[in-house]
Amino acid sequence: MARRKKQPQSVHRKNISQIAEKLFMEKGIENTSMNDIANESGYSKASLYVYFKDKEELIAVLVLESMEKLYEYLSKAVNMQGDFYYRYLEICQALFQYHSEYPLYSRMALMNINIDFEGTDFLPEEKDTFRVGEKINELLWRFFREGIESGVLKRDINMAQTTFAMWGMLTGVIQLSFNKEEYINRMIHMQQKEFLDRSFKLLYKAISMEE
Amino acid sequence: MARRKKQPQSVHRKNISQIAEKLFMEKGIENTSMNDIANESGYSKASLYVYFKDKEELIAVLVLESMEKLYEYLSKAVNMQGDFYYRYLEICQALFQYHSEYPLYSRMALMNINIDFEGTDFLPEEKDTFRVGEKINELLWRFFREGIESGVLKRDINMAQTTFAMWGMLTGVIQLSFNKEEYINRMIHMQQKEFLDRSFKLLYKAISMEE
Amino acid sequence: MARRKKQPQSVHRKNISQIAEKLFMEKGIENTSMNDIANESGYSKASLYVYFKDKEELIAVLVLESMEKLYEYLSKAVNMQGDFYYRYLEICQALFQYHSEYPLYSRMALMNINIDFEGTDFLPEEKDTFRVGEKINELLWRFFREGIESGVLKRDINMAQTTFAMWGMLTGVIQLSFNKEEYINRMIHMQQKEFLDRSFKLLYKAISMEE
Amino acid sequence: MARRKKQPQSVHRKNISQIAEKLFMEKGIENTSMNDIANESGYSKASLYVYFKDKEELIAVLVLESMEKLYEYLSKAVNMQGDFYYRYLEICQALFQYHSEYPLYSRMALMNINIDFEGTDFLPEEKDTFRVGEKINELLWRFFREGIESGVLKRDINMAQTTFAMWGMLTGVIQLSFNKEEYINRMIHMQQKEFLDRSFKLLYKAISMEE
DNA sequence: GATGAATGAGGGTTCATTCAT
DNA sequence: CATGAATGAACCCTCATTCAT
Repeated sequence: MARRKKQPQSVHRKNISQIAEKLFMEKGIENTSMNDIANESGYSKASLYVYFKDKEELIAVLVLESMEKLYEYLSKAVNMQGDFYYRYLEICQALFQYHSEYPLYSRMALMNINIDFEGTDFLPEEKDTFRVGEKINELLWRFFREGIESGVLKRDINMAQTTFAMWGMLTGVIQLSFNKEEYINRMIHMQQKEFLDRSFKLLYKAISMEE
Repeated sequence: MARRKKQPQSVHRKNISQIAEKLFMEKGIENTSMNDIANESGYSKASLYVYFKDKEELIAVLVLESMEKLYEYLSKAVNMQGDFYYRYLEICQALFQYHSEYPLYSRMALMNINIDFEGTDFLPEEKDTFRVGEKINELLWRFFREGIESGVLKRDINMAQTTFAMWGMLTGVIQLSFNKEEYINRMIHMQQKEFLDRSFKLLYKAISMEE
Repeated sequence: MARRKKQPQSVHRKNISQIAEKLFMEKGIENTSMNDIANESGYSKASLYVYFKDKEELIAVLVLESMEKLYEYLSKAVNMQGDFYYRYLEICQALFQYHSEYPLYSRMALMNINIDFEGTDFLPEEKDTFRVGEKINELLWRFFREGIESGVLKRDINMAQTTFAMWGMLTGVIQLSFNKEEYINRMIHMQQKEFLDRSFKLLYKAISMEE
Repeated sequence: MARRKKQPQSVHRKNISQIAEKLFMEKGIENTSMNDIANESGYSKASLYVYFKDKEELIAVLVLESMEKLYEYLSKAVNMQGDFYYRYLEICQALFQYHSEYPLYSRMALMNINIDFEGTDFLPEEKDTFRVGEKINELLWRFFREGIESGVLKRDINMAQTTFAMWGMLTGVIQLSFNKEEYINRMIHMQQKEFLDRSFKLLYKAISMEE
């Protein structure tokens, strides 16, 4: 009879990181102990350290995963069929989806997008996160260039700067819409979705040719 | 000779909260222990608890202070002499100054801006923070209304929604400019200041009448 | 105009000890801090230490006071008009009253009743407590002697031993009746009072001549 | 050679609880810190919390153990060969032995004997303690019923009430004999043992038929 | 490879007490 | 005399991490 093949490392890492993610979402990263993760995942506390160097690495992996998802979402949006404006809105939606699915890491991921990793004290996952960040950059870059070349966007914009600024602004308004959802309902009399749609449109005016 | 005046409570609170702020900046709030604050400030750990109910209150005080500064900055900007656009840029500068001086609390303060404080379990400082947040809201509201009424801004904008969206976007781009300062230098070949100035201008186009 | 006479020490001690007693009753001795006593009494924390050497002395005073009350109750009972049995029951009632009024100290007082105070490390109050204890002893002693001489009690009892044994037993059953009041209601279907009356009578049979 | 068997949990719990017991005896429960227990037991403070949820559980375990011992002693006494009186004295001895071995918990155990444990916030050990208390109740109940039915005890006694009263009285006199051992020697000229024997006999007269 | 067992280091908080004024 | 101010010492408890097996 064939010996049952032991699960490879990667399966255990996946098992653990999924549980960790669940717990991080529920209770926050700081308030989730390795103990909690061990209990919930069925692995022993010591085993966690077999598969992950430490808690930090576990987090880094989750951040990386979220980053990869973000790339996937954005990539899909950019490559969609449709005119520029349509795809712009799809990109906004992608960002929105990312923030709703990974509220915890959005901040960390975005911070790590472009770390200067000369240093030696970076986890491999952190470097990978950076690389994915770069890919995202390029993606958006290309998108905006296309906008200019096709005459939809103003000619005079500095592409790199605009891309980055848009990124910051979109991220900011989306985050705000999550943090203050209730306030928006009460004071602006809008659902989060409507608020964001209008905000996305507002921002589009800043870059488009149309008056 | 006059008897040496005892330092009033408030002086000690100031001493302590300043040290706390310094440490929070350096190591993060979670990683700064009351022990650290005691050692650094020269007060005994027990004394800390004479002047602050607990760590939470200490933080709340710092957040409140930062909020009050923000209000001060914005108020000054709004009430400046100059045309609408000039004052808009001043507001952006005010936000920038706030973020550079209170990077830690910017997030917390902004989160607490509009908490629904029916609950009874809020520290006085938290309620005050909320109130200052409301005052800031009104301030910006009035500013934008003025812009519309004077014909500088588009007539069709929803004021509340626009105010809020602008707020989120400005905050987002400023935060990004701090988190990725070095990246901006390297990849966009700009100083943070220049990057932000351009971003502020970019955003202005979204709301102004001019083409 | 006459200068207002300062209150003498004893008044302050009384003020403080009364508040302390109240708090001790409400929250237990261990859970009442000197801070609590200061706040509630209107004296400053430091002033507490002007009037009492330390928390221990404050407790000792309360214990002494309770002891003196007990002596008063017992003395009244013993000196009442009525036959021996009647006065026996009065003594039991006195003990009961004491336990209901001073549940906290009953234990401490009773423990200190006969400390061997050769030692030098006793508070004056503790020595006084001892002395009152001795007076109580004599009181009961005399009572039982009277019972024997009047032919109501068995002749063969060792007076000292019986007195002491009675003391322990009465104390025990009374304490039990307080600790397990609810249980007595539920399982024995009696009110505390009835339970104790019957117990007092039961015990009386052990010493009386009657069959 | 056999692999050395790891010590099972229970051994560590035993080690720790024994040290704790020793320290509790010496310095009192409140005055014994987890630190003390750690130092004395050779375990690290953190390890204590591996084996016991918290200090409360440690205490509850000790109380339960003492209760179980008490049940064991009483059970043995009740089931002894011999007439009723003889077994009565054995029961008294059992109580005495219990108090000498577990002076600290006697009070706590006895308090918990009949808690109304509808509540959900009881430790398993506390519930168990309750259950053992119930078993003790039944044991004594049966013993007294036997006494009545065999004509040794008065017919007119209320069994439940008498059992409980006896319990309180015996406990009271035994506790007194420990607290005041020296005083008894000096003033009554008796050893503790003799004092108790006489007291047990005295109490017996209260319930027996004999004149 | 997997883990039960163990822990050092530190967390926030409280308290009885002292002392300069 | 009275006290505001200050604190050392302790408290219970938690956590990420290690290591022998």
